[in-house]
Amino acid sequence: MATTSGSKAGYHHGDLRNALVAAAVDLANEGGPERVVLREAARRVGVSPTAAYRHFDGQGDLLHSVKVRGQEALTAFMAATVAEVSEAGDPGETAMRRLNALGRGYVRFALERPGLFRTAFCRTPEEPGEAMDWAGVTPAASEPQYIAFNVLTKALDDLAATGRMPVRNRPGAEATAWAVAHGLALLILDGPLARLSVEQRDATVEQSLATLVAGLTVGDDPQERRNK
Amino acid sequence: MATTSGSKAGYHHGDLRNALVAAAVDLANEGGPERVVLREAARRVGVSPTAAYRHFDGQGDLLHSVKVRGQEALTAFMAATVAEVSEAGDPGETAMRRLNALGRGYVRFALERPGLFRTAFCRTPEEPGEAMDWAGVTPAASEPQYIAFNVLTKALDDLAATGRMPVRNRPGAEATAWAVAHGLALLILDGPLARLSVEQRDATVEQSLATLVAGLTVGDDPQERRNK
DNA sequence: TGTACATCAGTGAACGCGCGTTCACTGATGTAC
DNA sequence: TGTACATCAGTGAACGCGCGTTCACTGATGTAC
Repeated sequence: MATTSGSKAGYHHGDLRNALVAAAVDLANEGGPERVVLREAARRVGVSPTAAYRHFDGQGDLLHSVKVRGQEALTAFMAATVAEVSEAGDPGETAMRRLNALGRGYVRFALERPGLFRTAFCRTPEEPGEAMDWAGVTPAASEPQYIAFNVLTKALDDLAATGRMPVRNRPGAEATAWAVAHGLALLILDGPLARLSVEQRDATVEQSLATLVAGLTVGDDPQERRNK
Repeated sequence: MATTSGSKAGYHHGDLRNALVAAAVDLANEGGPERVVLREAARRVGVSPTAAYRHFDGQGDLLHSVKVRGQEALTAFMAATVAEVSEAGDPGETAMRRLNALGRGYVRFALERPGLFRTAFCRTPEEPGEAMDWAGVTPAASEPQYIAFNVLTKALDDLAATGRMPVRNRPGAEATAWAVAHGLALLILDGPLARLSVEQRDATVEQSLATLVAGLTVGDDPQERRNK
């Protein structure tokens, strides 16, 4: 296990596993999950297909690795997007902006890397749902969506803490926010929103996210907010 | 073209095209778009693969037919769901209930017929997006989602007409509503919501739809409503 | 009413393809002594 | 420091599979006369 990454020998690759995953991620980017083909990944790395079986159980295992990478990439992208949000004077305002930025980042990732995005949410038979529980249970840190989940949770918590969102709206808010972003992304990618112009598309995203935030913060009581 | 459907001869099938589509729809129901295999459809109908080429350009054409059928089935399901909604005293209340019912119907269809639902929204290379334009352009009646679109539009129009939804929220509201339902369906099917218990799942759907309606009707002015 | 014939809707064998996976193998690596 | 040897990480050929599609064909249908 002392094989350091980066060293390239002739016969022994040195970091074949990572190289294969990287090639497979490229494939996913090019054509989604169905393009993640073990033989092609090996071909690109310049290695026989058999070699891949030293590092993966098979094609399904490789695909799963790509899926995890995709989820991590989405997560990182969202984290970066939300980090760019400037602090507003009002913490409640900041929380709203953050939530908005998360949604925009989600959709933007999907549009910029559609193949990888689809792969991140592709069906893989083995795992009938490696998911998180909304009912107050924190997901394990090993979950790929861990960071994204935490950032989202934080933004919603802030929204509640500042009084912008009534506490009764808090539970399950993650699901709603996620659903809006996910739905937008897929409708634009493969659905009835595919033909919108860029302007219409952006406006639609903005408007949907605004409606989401409005729905979550409805019942917002300025009086109560002042008391926080 | 005088071949009436239903008549079954030995050599000449009589209604092979429909039979093949029906078999292919079954396949989609069983395993989604990637299970829609021309040879298997022919096998199930009891016909040689070659025969299919009398009625379809090829596998892609068959898949497209299944996709259209899936969209029609979803549409019909939603229409049926919304038709069950009892008239409330207040027309605004009725409109809200209808909108809710549409969302619930959408998700329920996806959960009951996941394979067909996925096929209805699967990528097919030939058509880079046979979509509808939200910017006031009515989709052609030939569009498969025609009815669903109209029912949704109607519910939203009613919501605006009764003063429940501020007029400024009206444009693009279809996209938001569709995105929430679509996102919920797919997150439950393939995403982080897959592991929820049935109770949690139903509660999540209800809550998300409630948030949607709240977001759309925010700024609702009872005074103005009374004037309508 | 009967017959010739064009047309239609199917058959069956075969093709090439690329896939995932397995087999027996071999070259490189590193450790024990 | 040198050597024997187990182990590791790759090779290359081959397998079976099911797919979409094409080919030359043939049986059934219906229409013209």
